[in-house]
Amino acid sequence: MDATTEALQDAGVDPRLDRDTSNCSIARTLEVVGEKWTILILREVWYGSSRFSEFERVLGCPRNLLAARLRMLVEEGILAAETYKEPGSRSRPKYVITPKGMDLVPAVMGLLQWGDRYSADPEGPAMLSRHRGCGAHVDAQIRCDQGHAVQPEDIESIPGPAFRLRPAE
Amino acid sequence: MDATTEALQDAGVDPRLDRDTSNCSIARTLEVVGEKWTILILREVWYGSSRFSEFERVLGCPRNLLAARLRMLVEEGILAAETYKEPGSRSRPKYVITPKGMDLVPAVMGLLQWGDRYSADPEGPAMLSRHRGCGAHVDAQIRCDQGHAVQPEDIESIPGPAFRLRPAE
DNA sequence: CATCTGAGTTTACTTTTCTATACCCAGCCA
DNA sequence: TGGCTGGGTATAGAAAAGTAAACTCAGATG
Repeated sequence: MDATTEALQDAGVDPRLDRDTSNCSIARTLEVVGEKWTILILREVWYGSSRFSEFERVLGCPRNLLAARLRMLVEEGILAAETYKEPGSRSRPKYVITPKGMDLVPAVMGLLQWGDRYSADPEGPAMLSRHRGCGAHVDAQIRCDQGHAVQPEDIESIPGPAFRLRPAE
Repeated sequence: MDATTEALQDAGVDPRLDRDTSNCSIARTLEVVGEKWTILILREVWYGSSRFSEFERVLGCPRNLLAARLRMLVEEGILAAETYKEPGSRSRPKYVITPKGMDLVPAVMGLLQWGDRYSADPEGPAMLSRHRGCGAHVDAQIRCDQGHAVQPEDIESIPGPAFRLRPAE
């Protein structure tokens, strides 16, 4: 143990327990997609919906929340608002996913897969995901930059460049 | 288009918009881990906390909510309650992660990684994840059973064995 | 026997989030 | 001109979450 760590411990400060947890990528992601309906809206976008009325019909979620979530997702750059025009109707907005939104796919695949394993119906999942092209089943997995498949228990978490202690009260 | 699909469409029923979305693995997973604090508690378990007082100190979350979430996580089999004994103190409960809880790691790695990419501090993330053993950085990625790395846009979602339409009102 | 500690429970109050329903508005159409 | 449709707002009430402090309980210590 180095001198700094020792001095901290003498002061009752423990890096693990007294770190600044607001400065955490998980917490920040949850601030964006952690509200009710948000991830379910994204799921519907992946499954092919793009219009306000489609989201409302398939999700059955309150209209004001739907409007608020869509507005937030556009502000965050996860969805982009474009316009569409049905013949005989005026132009209306539709919502399409951006690359930033696509980058949420691994996280949502992880949630999907856990539900498939632990709470699917006896006959199996309601939806299947396969690789367009080879047709094989896809899933989220953890790999290291050396290309090894990594078991969850073999992940080591260490303080990174922006590690901070919580400001003392 | 087959005759059944055609008949459904004539009745104004669209499998994509009128499917039973409560029968969805993503929604079911969110019912378990979608409440505030739940994923943050699991994060702390991965980072090495196990005691009530540790969670309270590092999360700063209300004690009644912490107690409720811990109870729920144990009921769901994501954490298991064991006992520990400090010398000179009586036995007290501690919370350890189960294999079912470990299976949430890919989902949480996905959230972590998205936050690292889009909302980390300029100098980098607060925590780094590396492969114990080779030391290389780890991340969540999508692969198919043929071993191909899969881009999000190459995932095809198709109805599975438990696909159901929403019951008509 | 009184006191301390960790792990809660209970109660009371405030704030935020969610739900339900009603209402509004622009443009197309008869 | 009046109704229809898609995409919203507005508002009111219910539920959940957050805050704060008091209380409990069992066993170890003085």
